[in-house]
Amino acid sequence: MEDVKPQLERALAEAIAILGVSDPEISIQEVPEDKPGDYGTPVAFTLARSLRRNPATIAQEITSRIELPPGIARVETSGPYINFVVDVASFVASVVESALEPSPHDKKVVIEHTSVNPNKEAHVGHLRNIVLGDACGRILQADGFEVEVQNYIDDTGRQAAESFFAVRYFGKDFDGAEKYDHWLGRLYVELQSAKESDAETIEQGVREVMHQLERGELREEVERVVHSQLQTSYQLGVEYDLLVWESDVVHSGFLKRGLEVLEQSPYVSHPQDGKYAGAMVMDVAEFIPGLEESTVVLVRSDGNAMYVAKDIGYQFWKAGIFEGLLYQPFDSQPSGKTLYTSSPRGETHPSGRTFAHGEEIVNVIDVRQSHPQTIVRTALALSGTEEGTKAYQSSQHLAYEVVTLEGRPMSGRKGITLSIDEVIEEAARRARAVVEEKNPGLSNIDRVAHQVGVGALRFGMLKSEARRIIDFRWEQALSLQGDSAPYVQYAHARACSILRAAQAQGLSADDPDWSQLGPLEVRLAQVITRLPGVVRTAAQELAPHIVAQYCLDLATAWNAYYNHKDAEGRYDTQVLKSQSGLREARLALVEKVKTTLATALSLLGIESPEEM
RNA sequence: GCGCCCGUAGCUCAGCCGGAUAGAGCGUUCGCCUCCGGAGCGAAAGGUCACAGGUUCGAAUCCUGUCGGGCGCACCA
Repeated sequence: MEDVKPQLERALAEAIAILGVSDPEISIQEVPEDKPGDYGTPVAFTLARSLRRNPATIAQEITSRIELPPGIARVETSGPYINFVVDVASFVASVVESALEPSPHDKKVVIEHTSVNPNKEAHVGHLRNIVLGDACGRILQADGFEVEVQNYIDDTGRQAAESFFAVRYFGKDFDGAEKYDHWLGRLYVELQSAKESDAETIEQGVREVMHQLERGELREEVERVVHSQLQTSYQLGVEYDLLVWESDVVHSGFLKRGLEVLEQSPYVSHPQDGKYAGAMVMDVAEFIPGLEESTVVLVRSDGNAMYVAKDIGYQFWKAGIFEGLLYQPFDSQPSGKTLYTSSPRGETHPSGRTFAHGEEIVNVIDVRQSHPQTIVRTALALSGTEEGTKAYQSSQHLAYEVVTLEGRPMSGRKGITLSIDEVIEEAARRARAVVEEKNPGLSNIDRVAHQVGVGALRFGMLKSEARRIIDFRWEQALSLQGDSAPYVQYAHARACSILRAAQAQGLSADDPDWSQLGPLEVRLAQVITRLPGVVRTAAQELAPHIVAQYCLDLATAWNAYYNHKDAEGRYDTQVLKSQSGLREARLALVEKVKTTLATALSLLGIESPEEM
């Protein structure tokens, strides 16, 4: 049996057609707790206008004419609302037997996230980026897209140069006492204060290092930081398909070719005199109205390209308009999946793989970069070329708000940060303390503590909308109860526990008698069956928080079911104590709850331990 | 100044392509383990959905304006 909602829509549409209205907008919603029925619609309201009749009468009429689809027991009106009552047995059975099958789009999405400057350890601001990007990738995949995750390495930037210069300046050698990225980050911060007394020497030195970086001479050092930073991602359960190095992007000629495309645009020019003499500029006034200064510099008068210009080349490549990068394996990730990297010494199709060529492009970048992001996209559009239009249409910026620390903005420069590594460690430590208390005998306690701690962290970053500022506070971020991952994980573990007990007693979900189920099971099944719609919406809107909220809904519904009592105050949903037939049906439902919780959590990159 | 985002319970947030008495968590108060996991459940208290207009049978949701708050407006990224 297919989903009830589309079936109800169709049946309603047919009944409404008899009344002389074609193609009405019909919304089917779950009926509130204390109202009759399971699914309902306010469609009679909408019809009242065009039919110029009382909505309640219309509802009556539709109700009397409608042909009920299979699985619907009856229909009734509640004033102007039309409510349907599902047939308990067939409804729950169909929900239990349904599978979350993505409708394949046959479409590739290239999603870029993480992109931490390779000069320091990642902090909790980056945590949001990493987790958000990772969750979007998982959700898009679940919705049927082919997903390629890219991590951009800005190896020619000033920040990297400063860190590597700091090593020389202070005459340090890495002794392995701490993580390499942390060590480098500390020197970076120290260099900032050293600038106060020795600005000129430092500036000159940093420039030298920048040139070295551009020539690719410090590749090994940069790779060392990247490897170090990747350990953090792996701890979070995050992996990538490809690292793209800025130096490779430049050396592959993408910058030059991007500029060539833009040259064709009437909005791009080379002023001979005035403020922008000698530069290559673009006028975006027509596309971004209201700007005080609508001239954007693409190439400086000294001949150096702006970031915007480089990014344009990069975006073209992502869309598959340019080719020319070479690739090679970079790391074997925890799952066993090979991580590739762009490289001057690679091949075009390592192991037969093709990178980029995204039909959709998602850039996970914080909201403060919205303006430059808009300019990049606008440039693509006003190039007036087919390629530019394609790249413009296929790319979108997932702008998320920043993470503050106890109400204050983070600053890498000033060293006001909190590293992800530190937070993960503390999260696991706290989780471990609780597990030890609640479940002393647990064998793989460290692993479970990590799953719970990291789960709590990730969930905290994902449960509210991306455009919301998150103020990081330990108590909230690592909360193990309430609106949290551990709450959901606990609900999952509880279901597992029942299934384990059933197995120990030699019980299985075979031969269920669905007809013995009642409204309590229907309510739970209704929540279970929402998942496919949740995934679709979350994918369309790039909004993992929708999935997070769903996890909470399902865990809450399951916990409420589990704890339900009858009028005399006795538990009336105990699976294993139910009579035969009912017991098997409930076992099957619990099994479905378990897998649905685990699936939903996995879309957020959160693991579901069987015991905790 | 211009642009974008936000304003829902004491605090942190869902709900926002219009629909049934506005929902959670934290905190406060009261109940629930002779019962498959109490990291749980039930209940109470707590709301001019910033404000003012408008559209509509119906507005937290859409439109306009106002007031608060955040961010952005470089030959940086």
